Amino acid sequence: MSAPGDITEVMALDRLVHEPARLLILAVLSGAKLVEFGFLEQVSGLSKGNLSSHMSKLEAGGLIEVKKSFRGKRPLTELCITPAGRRALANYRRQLATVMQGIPAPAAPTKRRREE
Amino acid sequence: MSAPGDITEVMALDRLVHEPARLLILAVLSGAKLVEFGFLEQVSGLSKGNLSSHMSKLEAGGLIEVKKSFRGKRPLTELCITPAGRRALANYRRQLATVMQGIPAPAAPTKRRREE
DNA sequence: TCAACTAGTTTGTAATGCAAACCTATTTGC
DNA sequence: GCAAATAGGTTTGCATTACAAACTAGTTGA
Repeated sequence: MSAPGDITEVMALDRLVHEPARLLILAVLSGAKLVEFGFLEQVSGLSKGNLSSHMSKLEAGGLIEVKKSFRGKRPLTELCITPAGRRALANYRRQLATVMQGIPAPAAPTKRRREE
Repeated sequence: MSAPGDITEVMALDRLVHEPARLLILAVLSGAKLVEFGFLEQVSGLSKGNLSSHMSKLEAGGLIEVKKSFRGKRPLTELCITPAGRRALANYRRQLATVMQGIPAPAAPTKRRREE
């Protein structure tokens, strides 16, 4: 289908997953059954608003499920990744591996450290 | 600085490089001294307009250099990656490697394909 | 001459990422 | 008891973006 390390594969990356904020969310979710909104907010450093909107997009895409309930008397939003979400993440990871083969590693990680 | 495979590193990805179209351009450029606009257009599958604007952004960011000349009587635009571009690409690659460690590989790529 | 092609650039637009402002309910200070 | 602060999010507004359609400028073919 594609040559090993075919860099053009990069164009097929799932944009829903490719966005750093959402990739982070998915990665965190993939390591737990259920994650609280507030926890994600802290881990990710995203603002509530930003997190909320990324959450909605992932939910709309079927990659995560959002459960709303109450802890005591306060609202509590929890997220979990769906099977489709896991597949999307695994697939993204695969594509990323392919893409990385298409990006040349620096010839020699020489001792000189570049300043930019 | 960051734990091995720290997934929050994903938030530090260089957006100029992270965009698939531009990553593709950079990857192609990294493997040649000089690449023609038309060649990139075909390899990437990008429209001329899209390619042109990504090219401008990469140039504005100092990651590539654009040389305009003539071949016979027709205009010819050629691109080449700059040292800064190479560094940015190498750095991106490094970060990507870190990020990938934070994305769990599917436990076992079992033979059964599930649908939900 | 004029249509069609080459080689790109500019323009228009829909979608995106982001945070400020907002909303609703609870808790705390006095 | 009630104003202010806090918790837990959502909605709105905005600046940026990716993308292709339309355009520009020159060239070749008939």
